[in-house]
Amino acid sequence: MKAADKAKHRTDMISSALRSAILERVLMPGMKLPEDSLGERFGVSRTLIRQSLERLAAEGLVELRRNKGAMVAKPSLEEARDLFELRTQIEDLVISRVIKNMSPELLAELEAHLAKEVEAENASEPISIRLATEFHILLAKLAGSPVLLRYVEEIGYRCGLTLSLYARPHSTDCGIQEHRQIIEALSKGDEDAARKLMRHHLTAVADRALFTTEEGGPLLYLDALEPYAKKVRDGGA
Amino acid sequence: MKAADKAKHRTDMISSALRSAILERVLMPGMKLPEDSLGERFGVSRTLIRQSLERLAAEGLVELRRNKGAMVAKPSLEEARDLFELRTQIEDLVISRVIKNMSPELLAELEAHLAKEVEAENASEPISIRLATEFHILLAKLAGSPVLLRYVEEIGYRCGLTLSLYARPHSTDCGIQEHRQIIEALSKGDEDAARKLMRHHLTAVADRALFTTEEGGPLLYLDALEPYAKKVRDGGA
DNA sequence: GTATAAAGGATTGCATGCAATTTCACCAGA
DNA sequence: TCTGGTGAAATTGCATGCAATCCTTTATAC
Repeated sequence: MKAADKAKHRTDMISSALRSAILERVLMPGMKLPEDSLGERFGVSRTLIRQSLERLAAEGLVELRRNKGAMVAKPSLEEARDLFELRTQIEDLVISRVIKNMSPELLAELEAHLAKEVEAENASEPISIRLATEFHILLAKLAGSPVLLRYVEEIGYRCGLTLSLYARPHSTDCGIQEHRQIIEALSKGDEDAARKLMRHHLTAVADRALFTTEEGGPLLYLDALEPYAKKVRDGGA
Repeated sequence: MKAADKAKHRTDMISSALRSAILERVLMPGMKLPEDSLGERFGVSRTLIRQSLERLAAEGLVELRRNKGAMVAKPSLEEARDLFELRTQIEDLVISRVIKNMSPELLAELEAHLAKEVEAENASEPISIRLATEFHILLAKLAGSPVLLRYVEEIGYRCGLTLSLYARPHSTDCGIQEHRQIIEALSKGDEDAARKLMRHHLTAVADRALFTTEEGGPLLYLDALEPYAKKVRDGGA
């Protein structure tokens, strides 16, 4: 058997592409996601699209209503609050585990990511939202618990989606600075400080997001998906 | 539109049936789960079976290896430890939320469940494992956070599966007594006590499960599934 | 002009078919 | 007997087709 059994497959690629598109606000909350059109764009049949949608639905990024098809999830403010509260508590667990595992290699990984964030600081806003989310996910990876990682991923993605609904622009600007401080506390092994910083960081993000920018109805601009779909069709990641 | 839009559908029923079968040790870890045979038994096509298996795989109860089909998951001891550790921490969150929401109605629900556990005390062991798991899930329901509920469900199920692999018989006997104490502490609003009891309860369960009863190879006794499949075919829950 | 009804189109739910991959059994050769 | 390889059977991966459901538009009645 070939060494690379970890070959990601089409369903994974499609899920990832859709997830990125959602988190980068290319697909806005409420947008319909018809199986046919998506399949056509990605160059696969409805079967695979359906699988991907189901996966995203399990993550809470997509809502799946029986006989009515899928749409990008539109979390209510209440759900959003619940999510952010849970997030602070879950990430507490991450912090204490990362501190236990701390090592120079881990530190290097964290700083490398921070560098990416800095680099993209002036890129488009959606991309920096995604990178900010991925900082938290990287942290969770370093915690060494696969299940915990999954939960942080899910919550992080959903919070990202929520931000795209309720947050005003520039909500992530100071995020980078806060990330830097967290890394510093971690490197010193100061669990309390890291925890406090993380709490502060998350509540800050949440609080910045408390305006209801009521949006338009469910639209269907799948055209914006094209670059994401192309990558998949060409076999990219 | 009919009032009951909550009509559970076949995929849900099949997933539930398989989940119960796994938790009740009817399907043992390592057993193969071929789509065809399952479809035949449940009276549906591979499509729905596949969906169900994928769902269970997302929950960690089933392992899905590419081109090689599904089998009941066989968590390693290491994963098991991780799971139990996470569980205590997650259930801490549940406790503090339940305390906030405490009310006579909630208390009644908890005691009703406890009564069921007592009643089934002398029933078959797998069923009491399932009931014990469901106690924790009920608690999580009362915590009022859908996401937290999902996590407790998943972790609970997976721990149940783990117990079926590593635990020796009678590992749940004193569980009921401990559940009773937890309810008591909750009713008094004593968060610390409840938390300690829960911790103690969970670590006790985990510690009882530290023997490696190495198992046989992957077998295929799908016949034992028959009663579960029949329920689904007849439209039961 | 509003409201209700019916028809047509669009979209999902599920089963089935075919190609690709894996598994197993069997057999040759050392 | 053990190793290695070859072919057939079993099983999954994916696409497609048909029926059922839902949505929209048009037509009809009041």
